[in-house]
Amino acid sequence: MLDKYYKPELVEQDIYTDWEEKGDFNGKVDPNKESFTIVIPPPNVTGNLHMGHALNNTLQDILIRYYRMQGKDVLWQPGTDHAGIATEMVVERELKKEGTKKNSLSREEFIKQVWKWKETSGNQIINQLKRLGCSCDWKRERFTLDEGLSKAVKYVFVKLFEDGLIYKDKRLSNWDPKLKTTISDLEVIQKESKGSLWYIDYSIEDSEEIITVATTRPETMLGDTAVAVHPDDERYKHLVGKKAILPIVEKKIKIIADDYAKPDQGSGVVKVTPAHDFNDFEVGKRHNLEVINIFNDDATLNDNVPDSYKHLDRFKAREKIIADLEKTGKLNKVEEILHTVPFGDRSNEIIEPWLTDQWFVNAKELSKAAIQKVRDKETTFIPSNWEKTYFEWMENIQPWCVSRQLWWGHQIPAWYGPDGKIFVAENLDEASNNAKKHYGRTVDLKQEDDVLDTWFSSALWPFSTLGWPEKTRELSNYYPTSTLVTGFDIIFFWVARMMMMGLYFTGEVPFKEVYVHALVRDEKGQKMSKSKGNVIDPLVLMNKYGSDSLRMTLCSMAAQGRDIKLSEQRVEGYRNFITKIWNAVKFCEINKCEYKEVDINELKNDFNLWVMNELDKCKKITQSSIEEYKFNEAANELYRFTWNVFCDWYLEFSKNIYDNNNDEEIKETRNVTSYILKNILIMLHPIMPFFTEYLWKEASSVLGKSQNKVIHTGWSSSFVNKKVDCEQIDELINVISLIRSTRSELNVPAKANVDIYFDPNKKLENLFNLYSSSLKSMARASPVSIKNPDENEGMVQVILNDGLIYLSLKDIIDFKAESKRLSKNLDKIETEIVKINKKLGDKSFISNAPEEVVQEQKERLNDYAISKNKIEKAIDSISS
RNA sequence: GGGUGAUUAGCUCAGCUGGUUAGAGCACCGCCCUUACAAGGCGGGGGUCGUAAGUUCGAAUCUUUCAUCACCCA
Repeated sequence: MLDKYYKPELVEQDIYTDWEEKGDFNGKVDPNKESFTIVIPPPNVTGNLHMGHALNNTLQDILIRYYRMQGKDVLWQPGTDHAGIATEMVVERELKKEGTKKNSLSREEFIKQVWKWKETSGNQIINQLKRLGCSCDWKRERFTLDEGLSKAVKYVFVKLFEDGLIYKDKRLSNWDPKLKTTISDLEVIQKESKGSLWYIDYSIEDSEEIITVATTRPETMLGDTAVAVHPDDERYKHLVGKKAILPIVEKKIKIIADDYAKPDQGSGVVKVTPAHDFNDFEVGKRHNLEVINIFNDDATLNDNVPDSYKHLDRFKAREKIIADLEKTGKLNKVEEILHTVPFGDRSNEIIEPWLTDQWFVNAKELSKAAIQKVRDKETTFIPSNWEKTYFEWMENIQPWCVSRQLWWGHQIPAWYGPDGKIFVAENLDEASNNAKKHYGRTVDLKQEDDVLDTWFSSALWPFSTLGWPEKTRELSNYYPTSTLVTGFDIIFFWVARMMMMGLYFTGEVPFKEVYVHALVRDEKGQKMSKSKGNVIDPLVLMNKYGSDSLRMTLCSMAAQGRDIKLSEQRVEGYRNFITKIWNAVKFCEINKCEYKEVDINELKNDFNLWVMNELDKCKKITQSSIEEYKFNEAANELYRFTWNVFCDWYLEFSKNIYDNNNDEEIKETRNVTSYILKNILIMLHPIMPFFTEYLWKEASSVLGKSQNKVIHTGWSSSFVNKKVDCEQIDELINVISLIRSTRSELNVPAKANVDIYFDPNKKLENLFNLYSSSLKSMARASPVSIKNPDENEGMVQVILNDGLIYLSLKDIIDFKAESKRLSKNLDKIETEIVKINKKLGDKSFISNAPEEVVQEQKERLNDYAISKNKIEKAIDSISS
């Protein structure tokens, strides 16, 4: 006998360990079977499970478990990425605690420290994914810095370089002065901030005129090489070509005409700092301006500025500039404004556009095929509107800066000769050979210090994890993968880059479908963030309610195209759902239910036939819902069937069968009940794996001893061959509900038994004959006989669609309540009759609407008219 | 500034290609400790589907306007 409650904390760990140890998650590489593959979007090694991960991986696991049960050769490829910047930050912090600075270590020593950290503290998230129940093939777990994956990275880099798609270039890039590395556009977060717009007066050479420049960053004027006005701006046309005197520096700079200056913004005159602003850089190129870099790598000013400014921090320099301008009367005015300022997503430091040598991938070229394949529907997005986002970004793609000034990562396989010539090769030997050929002698080579962007290696993930560039069995069996499950925020990072790399190197799309799920927000709809303090920790919820409850909650809320607002109450509700099933199993134990394969064609009892039919409907809906990624519909259907059909009705009906002494019926009912219960567990398993697996074993007296775990149990096919007529049971349910609600409205004591009479009616007679015991126990109503027309006293009418029954409430009737009930009913019916009459009186409705619709309305009207008549009579009889 | 999506019961959300009386969970109210289950059972109240117009015999659903909110991009 089961305990009072299911206790997830006592069983989840053991169940998971057993699955993992027995290899239940492992792909079999079986070319004879259809495969289903998902590669996990690799979380950071530094990561901790947050609600987004929980949702993302729950959905993946549902798909994986579902298709595994359908008999496919399933692979869920897990792993983590090395998260260059994040990991270095974490390890630096650790070192700092011990009083060590990164710079005091050599590169080799530091990397050793990082690996040490990874072994001890990294990969927390992997254990958390296991906690969630993820059935990844952990034997195949990969890390982006693994030997094999690193080999793939080198191969790709060399190939792209040879094909002219990777190049080194001196350009402006986003420089993080705290972390001292470049970052990609995607790692820059534009934040709206309060700032000032300073208006600065520049005098003009050989003129009394003054030109006023507006800027949000006065300190960069030390690197200005022009001021720009719009070519059509009448105010300034005459000044174009003259020279302005740059205050403080006292240097003459050109006044140029360029569209970039917007006459209606600020003063209409902008300063041009080609070395420190992306737009100015372009302006500079158009006008051949000098590019003066004024910053060091930590955003202090360098030697290209006047002596009193050297080595100042950029913000100190700003204060000093303002003060100096004020002193000389050059500061015209200041306006407070809101503007967007770029911040690094890791460091939260203001990003500086900075001129450096970096390695770039020609993403524009690679994007062409990646765009086309989505247009051709070789990869489809679900929901499809995300294609737009994908196209939008892909079509405006910029060169991808892939070098990072870090130590942790794939060191770029490029070597420099004594004269700076670059030799790109997969290893030093090859590079040396090439250098020897070039120089005609052996020379010393120095490898590029920079490492590659983490996403460079992640972009290869769908095939590098399968062994590429080797032609492995896994690759041919599982690639292209079936589905990528991801949040929309990562379409650019992931989907786009994997598409580009996948297509270039394998010629095939990396995945056939991309399911884009929602973002999880807090219950007020706000994005969860640590600073807001509104983070709901999935681990806390799992501890409190069990993993299954959390998974079911996320699944039931994962409607397409809508964000999830998570509230703890929902989780509690699904915990209760588990308890409900738990108790249903206990009920089955008490009634000695015993599993047997059920053949619907052999069934004799109507309730059993009916519930089997309901099960079949539920199964079909659940299957198609999962296959169409409508996770919420699957969850809701299973909930509805289990609770509102199986528990609320079928199990209640079955009590009568157990009470009667028909052995054959009892046996059949025991089998059917077990069969349904077992199928419920099977269908729920992908969503709620732990407790279904637990019951599978624990309730073997009910579910039958099976050598298979539920994780490997197939979904039996539906019994389409038998068309079951279950209308009678549906009618019975309807009658019981109506009697119950009538009783309740009339305040009939719950325990009081009520006699039922009815007007002559074959259907009702039949129904009452067959199911009188169900009526008695579930509605506390005993069908007595056909009504004698003279006997009206104490009779309360219950109106059915096509009949009428009377409850005999002689002694207990509450006339007031009854009259209230009747007039309420009458009101409802009358408003409906008015509506329908209006419809049917409309000629255009009659002539335009389809015949069935018109007919339907006529029938409704007829039914209502009859009901109305009956109710009016009843009201009469009460008031008399 | 450009784009996307949302707006349905007190709250969180369903509602597919327009067709009966717009659904669910939670919350709320009433009655029940009925031998699976009070983490429960039975019953009930509650919505002119953001606004204004249009298409249509018929609109929560399609089109447009506006409002509010959210997110993405610049």
